[in-house]
Amino acid sequence: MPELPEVETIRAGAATHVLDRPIAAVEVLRERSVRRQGGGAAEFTARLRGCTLTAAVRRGKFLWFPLRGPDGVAEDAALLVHLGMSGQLRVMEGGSHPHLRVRIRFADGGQFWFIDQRTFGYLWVADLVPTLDGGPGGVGTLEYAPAVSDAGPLAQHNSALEHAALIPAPVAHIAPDLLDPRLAEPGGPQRRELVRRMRRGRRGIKRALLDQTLVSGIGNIYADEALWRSRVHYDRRTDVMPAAKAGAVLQSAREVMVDALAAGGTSFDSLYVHVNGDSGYFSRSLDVYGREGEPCRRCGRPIVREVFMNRSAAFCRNCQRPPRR
DNA sequence: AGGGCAACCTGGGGGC
DNA sequence: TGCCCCCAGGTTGCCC
Repeated sequence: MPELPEVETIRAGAATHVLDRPIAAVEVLRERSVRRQGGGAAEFTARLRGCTLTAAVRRGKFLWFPLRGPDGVAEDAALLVHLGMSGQLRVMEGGSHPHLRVRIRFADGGQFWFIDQRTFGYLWVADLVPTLDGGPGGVGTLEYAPAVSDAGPLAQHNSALEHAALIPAPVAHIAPDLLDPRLAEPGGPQRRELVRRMRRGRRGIKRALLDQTLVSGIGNIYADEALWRSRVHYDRRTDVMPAAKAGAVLQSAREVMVDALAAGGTSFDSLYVHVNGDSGYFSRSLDVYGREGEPCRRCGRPIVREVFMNRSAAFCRNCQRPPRR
């Protein structure tokens, strides 16, 4: 289910519930859910046992928890989570679930669950490395910290930046996201550099928005929502688009995600880090996604849906004029 | 180099 | 009721 706002909601919830609780045992109920771990479930469980999670950090749709070892020394590793299409993290006391894939048992008796119906998501104890992505400005190492969100309740805690210079190696190719404080400012230098990179190369705007190496966290829903808000058709080429227009799309993307985050932040309780996918903030107001045939909230024309990049694109043909082919 | 696309999975829902 | 096809919010890796 998750795009950036959902993952950030989960990050914030997890940060208040699973940190500094020693891990007593780990059960991998579906090997595929740790498929990226070289040594499989055996290595995954062995590396977690006795550790504590010291922080909850996010970049785009990736979430990770730096580890402290049984000896109290920080490991150069983190529990990395990607939720894929259907992953959930929940803080539980017990019980079971048909799609429970990994169960982490804390020494205090509590449990931390990874639930994933479609198993596109995964857990991975991955090494932390200095960030090398340079990013806009291209200065290089350490310029970009992982996205310690500016929206979560533990932002201040995290933004001690104890972990900011490190990022899981598998995430190193993922760009910062629009909640990253450096990218949050509409006219800021990082934002302008992002626009420049967006407009490099011949491709449509939606393809650029979904390119996680350009800017991360935007998925199919929020891409469509951002394009509707800024009245841009999904296939408009970025290279011939005015920079201000590309910047406006980015700003819309940030705003729609911030709105969703505001809605999502209110709906989890102490038991569930993530509510059920069909309740709570899932019902946030969307303007185009899933509204095929319903009237555009601006002009009243029906929202249409087309297949693009092997997925659906929802838009208003009147407000978002397609480019001439 | 960069775009296009199948593959990876497990359902749920609609049509017949 | 059963069956079949389409749909689903992501990423990777291979082919061109």
